[in-house]
Amino acid sequence: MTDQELELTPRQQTILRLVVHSYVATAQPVSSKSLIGTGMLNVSSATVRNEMAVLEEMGYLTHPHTSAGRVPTDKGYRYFVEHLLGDVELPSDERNTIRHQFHQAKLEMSQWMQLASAVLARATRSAALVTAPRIETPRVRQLTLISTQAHLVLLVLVFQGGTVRQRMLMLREPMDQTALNQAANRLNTLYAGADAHTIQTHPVELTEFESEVVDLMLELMRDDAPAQSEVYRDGLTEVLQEPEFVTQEGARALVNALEQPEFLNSALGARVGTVQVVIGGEGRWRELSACSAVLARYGVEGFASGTLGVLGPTRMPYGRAISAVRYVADLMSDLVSDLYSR
Amino acid sequence: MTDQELELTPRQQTILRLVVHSYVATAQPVSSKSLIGTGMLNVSSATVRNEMAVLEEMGYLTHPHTSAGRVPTDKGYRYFVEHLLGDVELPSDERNTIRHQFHQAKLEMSQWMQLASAVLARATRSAALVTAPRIETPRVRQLTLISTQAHLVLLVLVFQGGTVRQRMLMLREPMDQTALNQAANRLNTLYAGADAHTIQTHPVELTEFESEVVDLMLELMRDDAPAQSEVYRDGLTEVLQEPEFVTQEGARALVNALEQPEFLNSALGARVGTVQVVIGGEGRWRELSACSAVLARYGVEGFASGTLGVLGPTRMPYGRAISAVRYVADLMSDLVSDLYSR
DNA sequence: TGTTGGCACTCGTGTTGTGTGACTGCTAAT
DNA sequence: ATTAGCAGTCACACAACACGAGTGCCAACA
Repeated sequence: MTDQELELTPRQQTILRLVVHSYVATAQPVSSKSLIGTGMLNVSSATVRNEMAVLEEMGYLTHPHTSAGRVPTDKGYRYFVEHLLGDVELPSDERNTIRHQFHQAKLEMSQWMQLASAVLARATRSAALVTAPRIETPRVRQLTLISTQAHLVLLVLVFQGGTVRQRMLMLREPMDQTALNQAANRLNTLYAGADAHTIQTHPVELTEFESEVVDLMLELMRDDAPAQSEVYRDGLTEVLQEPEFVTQEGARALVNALEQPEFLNSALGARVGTVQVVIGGEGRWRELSACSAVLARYGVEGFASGTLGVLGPTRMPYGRAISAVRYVADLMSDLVSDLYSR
Repeated sequence: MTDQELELTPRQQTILRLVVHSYVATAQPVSSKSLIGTGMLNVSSATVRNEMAVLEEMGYLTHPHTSAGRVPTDKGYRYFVEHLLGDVELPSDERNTIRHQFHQAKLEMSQWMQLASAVLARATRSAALVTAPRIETPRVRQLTLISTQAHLVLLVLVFQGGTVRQRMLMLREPMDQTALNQAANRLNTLYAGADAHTIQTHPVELTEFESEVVDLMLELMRDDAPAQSEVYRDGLTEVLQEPEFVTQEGARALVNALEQPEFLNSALGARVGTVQVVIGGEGRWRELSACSAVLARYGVEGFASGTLGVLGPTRMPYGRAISAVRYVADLMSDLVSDLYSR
């Protein structure tokens, strides 16, 4: 790892950085000549060419074809992100704008999620994804049973922290609202503050109806398959304009990744607050080839957390993306902690 | 209108139908020769050419270029849908499969919506959209106030029919749960079964906190901007493969239309149960150029209704699309009526 | 009057050839 | 170690061309 760093001389690092910057900006292969035009290198183009050949040898750059300029490889981007980027932060005026928007919004998770995805998409010109925070071990706060029709009951379950889940329940025999209230009261006193495990390991004498309700409650507490509605997306239109997605395969890959964002799971392993960068679908996420993702978990460690991030071409402005994702994740973490913690 | 019908001789109708069928199937301009190959026409290709020229004259067909076959115009599709399609129905085995899937699903609107979009997308090979049913005049069923933190209150509002809405409320001064219960009880007895108008036109002496809650309730009852989460989508990936969307503009148009589906409003004017066909963005919906939509309102007229439909290229299998949309809309209407009606 | 065979014409598509220019890679001089 | 210079490579743009699918039209025919 450390010897890898030492492999690159300062000049090689400068060249790699310039190539990444230029290619990210223009999507055109970068020639040796154009690099000396930046004034950052006081050597001739021939020297740059030699260095580029070395960098290619080492796997940081490639050639689309013989007479073309250089393009960073995934490994090149990786090195850039790890060693050449430094600690980037969003400009303070942008931070203020974003913070202000969040304070304007209504006190509601879905609003914040939507806002977060919009902000990320605008700030990075990539597609943004935000999943709802999931409570690690949900605890019952309050159960309500509402009769809607003769044989139908609406079950509303509020968790500690304020998440609300609902489900319909079909009755074999009709019950009136007072009977429902009775059952709800009983279950509320029995299970106030309980988690699923507690409920399951403390069997209680229950009527048939009550145990049916408890089954439904447990199901709502498990519920690890987040509904489609719990993922907010934004910026697909914009990122589809990037040149890597004009081809059918490129667009398909992107849309697929966005519709079934399994790669978000790679953020689940990480700590809340740390930003992960997946470049070109390194490792497992093959469907991300030619795409990069910048992800973070947000929320309160051990209590409730969700995932957010951006998805774009490997040719991504990593500095902006990382700082934006970090900032929005921190903001969302604060909101979750304000709302949910006790 | 009727003279328009009479304008087309039976043979011209046959030719138009064959052109539409062939073009829908292959996406290739249809030549006079290929039409006589179907055996549906006992005339020579020259005669077909003459008829095609007439149909083009009348605006039902076009030419991509001189030496190419014919392609239906929007007007041609329109005529096809109105006069040549007849009453189509989904094959009964497919209907059974779909019905079965709906009965398997849990008793929950969001599940049904997701299922409906999935079914529509699979059945039509187009993109499917389903919006949540909106209650026309929501009436309060039950209000619950739950203290989550010192200064934060979760307001859960259940409407008659079983829709649940929630919002956080920030307090100036802390209140404990019993005080909240008191307020909730008072408001529940005051406003049980009331709609927004009744609440607003019957002023009552309220504490500062209570009137703040009422304001929030009214806001939740208005809430005409459906959240992003209330639209279910499916099948984007598949429809993006259609040849009309391989170009960047085509894909962009489709994705735009899908992300901001204002065209769904055109279904709002129609009666529940009738299927609308919008071809090539006729009329207002310019952003739909080269796209067609098949839409229907579902739900219970005058009480609660939503919109569903499919979006695809103008070269769409209208028969399948119309029958699938109609069938799924009827199914969803039944579910809404079972669940929500009283 | 409607239908048909035949033929000229059009025009997109695919192929080939050619020139151009932007790069690189290498070598020899500094 | 650096550099100037030069030969070599290769995508790209452009033009010329042949091919063929398909039409439009006309004259003949039922």
